[in-house]
Amino acid sequence: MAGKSESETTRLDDAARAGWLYYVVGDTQDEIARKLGVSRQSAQRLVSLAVSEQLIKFRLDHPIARCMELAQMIRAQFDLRMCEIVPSDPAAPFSIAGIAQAGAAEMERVLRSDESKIIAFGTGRALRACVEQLRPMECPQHTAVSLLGNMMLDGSATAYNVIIRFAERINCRHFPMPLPPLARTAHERELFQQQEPVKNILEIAEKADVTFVGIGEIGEAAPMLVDGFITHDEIRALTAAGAVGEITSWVYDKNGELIRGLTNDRVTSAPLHADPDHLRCGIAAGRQKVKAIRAAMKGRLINGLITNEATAEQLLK
Amino acid sequence: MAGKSESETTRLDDAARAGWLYYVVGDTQDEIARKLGVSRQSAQRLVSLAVSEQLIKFRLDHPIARCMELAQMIRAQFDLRMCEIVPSDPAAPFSIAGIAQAGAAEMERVLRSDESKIIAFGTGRALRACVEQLRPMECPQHTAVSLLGNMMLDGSATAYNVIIRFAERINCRHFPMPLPPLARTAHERELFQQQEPVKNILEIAEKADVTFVGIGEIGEAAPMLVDGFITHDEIRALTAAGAVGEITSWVYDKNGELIRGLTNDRVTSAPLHADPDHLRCGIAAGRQKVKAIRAAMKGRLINGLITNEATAEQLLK
DNA sequence: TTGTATAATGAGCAAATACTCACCAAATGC
DNA sequence: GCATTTGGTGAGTATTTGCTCATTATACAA
Repeated sequence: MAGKSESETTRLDDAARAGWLYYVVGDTQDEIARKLGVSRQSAQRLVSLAVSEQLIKFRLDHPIARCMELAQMIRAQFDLRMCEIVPSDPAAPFSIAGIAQAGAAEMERVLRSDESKIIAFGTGRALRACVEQLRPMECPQHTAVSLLGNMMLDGSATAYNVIIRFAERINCRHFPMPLPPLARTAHERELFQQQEPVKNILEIAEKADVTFVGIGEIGEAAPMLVDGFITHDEIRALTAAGAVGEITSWVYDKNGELIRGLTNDRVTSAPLHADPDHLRCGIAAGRQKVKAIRAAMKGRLINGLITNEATAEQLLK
Repeated sequence: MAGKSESETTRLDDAARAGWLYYVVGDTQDEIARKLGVSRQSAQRLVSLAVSEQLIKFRLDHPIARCMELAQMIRAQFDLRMCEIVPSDPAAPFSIAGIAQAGAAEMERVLRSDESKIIAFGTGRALRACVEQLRPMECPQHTAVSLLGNMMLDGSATAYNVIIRFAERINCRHFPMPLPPLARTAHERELFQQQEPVKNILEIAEKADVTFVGIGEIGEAAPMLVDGFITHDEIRALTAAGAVGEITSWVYDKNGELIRGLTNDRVTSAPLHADPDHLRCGIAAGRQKVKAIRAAMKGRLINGLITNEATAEQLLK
């Protein structure tokens, strides 16, 4: 096992080297092969490994006119603090490709501050992808806190572990929340929230300087349903009550107002604010999320947005 | 003017889009051409424009990133054929840990050649550690030759027997030098060097395709002193004469020029060259060796270097 | 308008890259 | 200890990319 991990790391080292030579230096794979003393095919494999293992990251650093324009319009219409639009792939206009790089760039902007910041996180696929794109940096001055529990009801950890990965990357103090996002009953929620550590975490979350959240739609493909936190029946009840979206498990209607009762009675996540002084950045894209995103902006549940071109076009309709 | 800048920006926009599709999405240039409605050649031009205009940034996200950067800088500054930097252990930044693996990898790169090569060796702790890391391989096509004697003055063998161990590992013809590295007098050196076998070995060393040497500092902890080849008085005389380092017992000053007289009059080792066509790779690390390494590069006594991150940082200061 | 300079284009080809397959070696499991 | 799986390798080949060159479009001055 030591041997395996040893050979594994040197292989990744070589891949990193190859990736560096290929993309940064601009060598051909033949040259890389010679420099590394391997066959050309192996050099090719190393380069492609560097890409597939994300040892090499690509980032677009150019304001594309159409995207800027859309961002400007959305920022004005929904009175946002920030709005970032990434180009869409014409073949798959609603895919979340590219969002991750933009999200990471925004996070790095915050992290670069020397002042100590409290950064709060929701969860979800998009957010996780952003964190994967972060460049490792030493930021012990900051604190990361989770807005919602990362446990399944059986105590196992959830799939999209955003906060721990984030803290690992930047090496900061972090507070994951050791709860399921939904309690079984309103009463159980009270019990959870009376635990000292949980109270402490919620207090920290309250003071967050910046918040990054994913946005979930409500429907047959809702993340909450897919991840097994709620049932089909509950989705139907929520839909009937006018629910269109969800942020950190708090379900809201088309005006961004929280649904009263139903699953919201059991949500253990930190409360949502509409505090205009701090950035609450939603990160989401997709045709089926348009309503949820628009509602979140209307209700000022978020005051910042990172999405893509195609989603942005829909939001303005 | 406005028109020009207008068309210019849309061209760069397209380039950004193309670069994004190519690197982030992973499309082929044919697909990009279709999506953007241009010819394949134009798509290619847009992608290459995105790279040359730095619209797309590449970043290596791996612990060795810093090492590659340092290697690049050292290679440029000292005009080296190769430079390999291994990560430092933050707990012991100047330890030679890791150097051995890198050195072995470099040696294996040479050994993998099918052509018959003559490989020359100095001696020392770092070099010995490298050889220990070599994986056994059958390389009867190569020849190993020692650049300096491996005898104590009393005829016993020295501690760091690099060449025999090397030859054992790869099973090749080898020529250790049955002499002490320093004769007692200049006259004795002449006598040694007139011996037929010694002459032969020196001739082979002269033709070496690749050379690996350790680098010794001059001072109270100098390897030559510790190993008992020279005295404290001689070290003091050398230091007074400006000596900062030593390669295969040849002592040189801060510009990498050999010290005239003193111990150099009695050195039996093969002469040092500054031949740019063959790799002469120095393998060394440590705070106390920084001056010696830098001088060796300045004087082109070596044109390749394997060291570690912390030492590399110092070399650039 | 016309000539001229500049830049963009597409075709064709050479080079570089990616993929598949058959094979081998080390690790894993029975 | 032996079969099996896994992961890596080189050869061969298909695909993709980059380059050159002749041609065409565009801008601008006379």
